[in-house]
Amino acid sequence: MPVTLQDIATKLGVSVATVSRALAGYSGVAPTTRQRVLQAAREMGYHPNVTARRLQKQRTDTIGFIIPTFGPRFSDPYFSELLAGIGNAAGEQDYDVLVSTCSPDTPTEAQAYARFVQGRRVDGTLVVRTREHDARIAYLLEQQFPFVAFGRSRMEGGFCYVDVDGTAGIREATQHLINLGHRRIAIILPPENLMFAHYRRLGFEEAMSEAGLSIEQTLVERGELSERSGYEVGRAFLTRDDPPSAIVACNDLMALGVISAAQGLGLTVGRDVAVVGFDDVSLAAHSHPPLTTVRQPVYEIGQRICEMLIHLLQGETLEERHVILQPQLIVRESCGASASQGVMRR
Amino acid sequence: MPVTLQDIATKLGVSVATVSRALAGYSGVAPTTRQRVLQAAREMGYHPNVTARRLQKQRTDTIGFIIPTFGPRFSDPYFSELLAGIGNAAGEQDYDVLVSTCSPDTPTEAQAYARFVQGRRVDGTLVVRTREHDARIAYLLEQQFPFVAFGRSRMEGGFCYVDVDGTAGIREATQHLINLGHRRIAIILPPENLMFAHYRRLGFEEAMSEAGLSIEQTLVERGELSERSGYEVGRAFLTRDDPPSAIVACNDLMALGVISAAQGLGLTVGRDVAVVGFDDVSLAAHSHPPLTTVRQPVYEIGQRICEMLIHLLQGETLEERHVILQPQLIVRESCGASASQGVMRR
DNA sequence: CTTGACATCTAAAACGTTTTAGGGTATAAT
DNA sequence: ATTATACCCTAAAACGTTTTAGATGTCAAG
Repeated sequence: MPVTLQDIATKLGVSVATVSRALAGYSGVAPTTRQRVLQAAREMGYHPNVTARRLQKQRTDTIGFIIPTFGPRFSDPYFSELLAGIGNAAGEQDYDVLVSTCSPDTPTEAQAYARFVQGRRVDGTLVVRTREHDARIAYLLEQQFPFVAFGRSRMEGGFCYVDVDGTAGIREATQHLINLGHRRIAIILPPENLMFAHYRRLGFEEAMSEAGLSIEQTLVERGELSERSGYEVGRAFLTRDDPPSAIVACNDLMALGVISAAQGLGLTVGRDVAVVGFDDVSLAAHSHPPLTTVRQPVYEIGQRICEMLIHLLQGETLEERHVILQPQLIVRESCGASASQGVMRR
Repeated sequence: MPVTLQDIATKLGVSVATVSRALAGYSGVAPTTRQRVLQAAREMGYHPNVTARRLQKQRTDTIGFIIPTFGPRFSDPYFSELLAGIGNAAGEQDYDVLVSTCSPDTPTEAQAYARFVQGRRVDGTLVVRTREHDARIAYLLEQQFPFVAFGRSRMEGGFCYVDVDGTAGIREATQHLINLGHRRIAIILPPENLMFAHYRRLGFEEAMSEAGLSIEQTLVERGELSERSGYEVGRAFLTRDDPPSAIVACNDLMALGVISAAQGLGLTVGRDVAVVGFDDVSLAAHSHPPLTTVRQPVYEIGQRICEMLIHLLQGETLEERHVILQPQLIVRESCGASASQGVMRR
């Protein structure tokens, strides 16, 4: 049986209230009493029952994080890095993280959020991989439930978010390919409803149009953000009669799939075809050839959204409700000669 | 303000107890009363306050999962898959999952477990990536706190676990390489204190000795389970004067690193050097060449340990307290010609 | 000696639920 | 008419905290 305040109070012959106040560091407790309480608590191995405390304080000091998973089997290094950032930031401030997993845009997902909100299991929640018309955001806004998103959305009703400037990222990556001499450039976009798909497509369009290049619609495809998907779409591109000389994949997993497809066709990536990704997952630096990609500081974003949410929950006003981070192009070998080495053949 | 039992009771002119019992489906409530309560609850949008319920029931219906992370930035597809299995199994039974992240074998980690146990934040916890002498397990056993492990340990005091027969897995992988004609086989082991490092090493030793091959100690190295680590150790092996013709990496991430190192040296994996991994992460099938590996059903293991823990918590006696699963060798191209195509050159 | 101020402590309520023990009130059996 | 038996319901306690409002006692100032 765990030790309770009552146990300490009885042993010391004081009231529960005094014990509570002594431990909480309140004034109005005699120094000697406080010492006695502290010592007894230590000796008896007292640890507060957080459930009781939560009921009284009417808050849980817990935040929610629902991971969108695709299919039952799911593994994306991206989310484990995000989770690490969230978990560590939460731990810093003595918050717990309640995690749930479910596939996006399903009744199950709606239930998962409702569970958090209605059961008052968490004080606030994170929303990641925002969608253009996002039922989660609509629900949370309607319930006036605190949340911070990773990603923007078309939903009206201002909410706090952190996002990476995907437009700038893809624009820069595409410009880099153009500078290397590429003219026929293909792109593999994320699923249409995802908000970041929109921004990344925009970046591609801007870069192409600035360079006076027209976009061939058959070189614009969508993938499911998985290696498999990148493999399939990449292979389709590369087995055309008029294959592109470069492929922009909107995340690293798909880019790695494209590399695999190219190699499967006997092509040398970086020479016969250029590939760039987005994210800079840790695998990107160690693939062969190493992947040119747009680095997105996922770990830091996890920290950031978590900290923002905690600030919100503590009633502080956020200095920045909308944070847009600039991603960074990391040039490696998958897009051929590094810029300094000049233009590619073909 | 959320609706409480009291609100419903007041509105209906009955007692809180009746409302509670009606909603809980107890007998001893008149059918008409029950209907009235159910309807009022629905109309008023009642949702039980789980914190209050937890305090009363003296259980949280929550399980803990502390993810061992290496360094602040961390991403291992392995853990996200495990988490998906755990999360889904927990969701099935209406359990919550409280997740924390910290680096293994540190005071922070001990604190994280203590936080779960002493604050009674969770009813039980999972322990993954067990170590030979595992402070977490010692602590949980001492506190008599319910837990289920993924992995065995040398700790005394029986506890429930699920593990994969790493010895059989690596033995089979090594035998496969031997059958392909390899004689100089190197291995990259996991960090020494991890329990599965022991079993996998054993499998390697058994296969070599059964084939009458001696193990060259300079071809036995340890890695950190990361791509980077696999890259470095792999490169060291392959740049020797007398390089191995095959390398067994004890997880896929390291195997992918080895492949990258080999390719960086201009070698063709599968022809000049054979590589096998362990795990079968989803990337393995889409690397180039696709990775021969030992498949470990991580998602199912996540489900399994979660279900076992929940059974434990519900006071049921487990039919199987110790589960050893047989992994499966998945032959792909990274170890050269598939077995049917005969022996490798070199 | 009274009054007020201060320091220290405590009883009790509150948080929202579940559960225990028992109170009424019919109806059926004696 | 009494007793027994269901049946339906409720008051109150309990879970372990925090917090409010007030009690008690001490001391100094008037």
